[in-house]
Amino acid sequence: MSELDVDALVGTIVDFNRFFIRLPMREKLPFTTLSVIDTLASTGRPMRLSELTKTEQVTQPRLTQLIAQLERDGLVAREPDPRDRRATLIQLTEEGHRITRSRHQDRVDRLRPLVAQLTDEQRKALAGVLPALRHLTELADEPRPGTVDK
Amino acid sequence: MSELDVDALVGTIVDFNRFFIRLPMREKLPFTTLSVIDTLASTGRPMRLSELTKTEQVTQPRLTQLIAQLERDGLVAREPDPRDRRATLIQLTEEGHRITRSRHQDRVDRLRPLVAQLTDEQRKALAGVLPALRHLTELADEPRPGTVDK
DNA sequence: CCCATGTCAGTGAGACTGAGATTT
DNA sequence: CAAATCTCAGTCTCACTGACATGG
Repeated sequence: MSELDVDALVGTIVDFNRFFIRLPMREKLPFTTLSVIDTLASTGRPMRLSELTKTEQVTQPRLTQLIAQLERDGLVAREPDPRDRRATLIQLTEEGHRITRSRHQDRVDRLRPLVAQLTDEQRKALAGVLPALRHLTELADEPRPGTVDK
Repeated sequence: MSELDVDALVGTIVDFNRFFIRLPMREKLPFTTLSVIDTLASTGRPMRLSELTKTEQVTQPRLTQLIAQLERDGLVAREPDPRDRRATLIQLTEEGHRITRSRHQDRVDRLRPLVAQLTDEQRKALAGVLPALRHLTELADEPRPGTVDK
């Protein structure tokens, strides 16, 4: 794997993200809030509070009040888990989904004119890298075998 | 530019970033603090507080106390601007640079084993996309002509 | 005198730790 | 009874708005 300089890759991605992260200007919400919404949107299914605790880098009590807030604002809905009455299941409402879509669209709208200024070759390179990025994301999500955590 | 689906590009990058952003576990500091350090590191020159206000998405008073804190912790140094005695110039100390390097290295160390599991073709695609990403970053940094802000 | 640069004071929102309630 | 799931109370830090000092 001598053909890829991971060091340069990380540097380039970090620089790129400095602006990419700040792209969406609509639907401005605190970082953690957005992260929770994003997680719920990306799994696409109802999740327990405790499950969210693993991905969101926040304590359980904080998540409790965060979710309470989101519920008050109508972005998520909660219902007791029928299988385990200790737990509650949390899922995005239509309004929650709308925010996700709106932010996505905002990114697309702002990125498109920049992409238009690239060379054909560079656009082709971007199109060609998507499978690699998806694969990396998969690899990161499933903890690699041989690592028993906890 | 029919060969690139910007919609898919954004979606893939967002998913990828969900894990990439959380990669570094060492040197855990609040988001804004890291952003300031990152900005100082990436420009590489002393900057005014007011200059930082433009990139960091935080108010001026907040930056004042943030910088005061960073100075107290020895991550940045401040000296009066000789050309304008209202302003102070802020730059990273050696310790500040060390944190930047440490976080970078942490990302590299965690990404490398994942990259090793990709196919040769995918690694080649990653290597080949770097120029495009750098170009995009440049385009975003220099506000496009025709846009007069303020 | 006006504008730019930065700080101070007071308040509200974000996040944590430690303890408690309830169900498994 | 022990462990898991969630909530409550108190505290600390993060961040904002509005007013202020000072130099260009």
